[in-house]
Amino acid sequence: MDRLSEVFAALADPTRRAILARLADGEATVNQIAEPFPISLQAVSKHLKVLERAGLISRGREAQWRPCRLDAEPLREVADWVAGYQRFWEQRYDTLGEYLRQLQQPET
Amino acid sequence: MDRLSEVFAALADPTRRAILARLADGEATVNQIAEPFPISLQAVSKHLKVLERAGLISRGREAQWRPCRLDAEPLREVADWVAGYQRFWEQRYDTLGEYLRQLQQPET
DNA sequence: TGGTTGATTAACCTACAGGTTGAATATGGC
DNA sequence: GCCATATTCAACCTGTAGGTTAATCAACCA
Repeated sequence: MDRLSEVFAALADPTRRAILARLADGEATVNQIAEPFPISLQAVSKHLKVLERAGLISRGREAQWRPCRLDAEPLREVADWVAGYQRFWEQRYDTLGEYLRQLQQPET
Repeated sequence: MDRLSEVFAALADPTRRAILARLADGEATVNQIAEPFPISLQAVSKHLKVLERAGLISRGREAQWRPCRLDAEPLREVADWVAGYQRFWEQRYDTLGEYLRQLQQPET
């Protein structure tokens, strides 16, 4: 799977996005990360592996703890990708098509 | 599935992102969209359904054609979401943590 | 050395994603 | 009315995602 697809797939899960939000406040161990979620520690561990493979987090090794930290570089790639479509949601440009469409709409 | 997850999942496929790129150049019919891909027309039809459910495209009805057009609003939501992490890949801010980390590193 | 805590691995289950082929559903042309 | 074209629907297959429980690995503590 290509890199961007892997990143998007990693982000396509609310639990994983919540983990990233948690890590935005600073490093955390697996137990700390898992605490607010109603799923097993093992399931969280799997989510972390997905995030790690996507390059979104990296993990240290401190005694028996594995502190996780956010790695935002892939998010920059997402931002770059989506920026290529920015003109489609910013209405400031006027195309002929837009003009004609407005003509067709009687003042609603 | 929540909206943002659905959008990310839709984007987590290179074929679907290529379809969006195609539609950025203007409307297209299903056959026109499917033409460059080595998969069946039905598979493309499924991809279009995924994109439509995510709100990324909308479809008209013109005789027996179903012209697809890009609908970028969900991409704006993606941009908004990822913007919340912008500070993590832009090095311009200096947090205390950054400062301490720099102190710990002898000039490498 | 043996128990406790933190985290991963393994085996398993269910659901769904993405592809296929074949049939069905519009719509326009003759 | 009939045929061709455009598209979707239905049934099926295979792989993988996300969850579970049980077992294992690693590091500290007493």
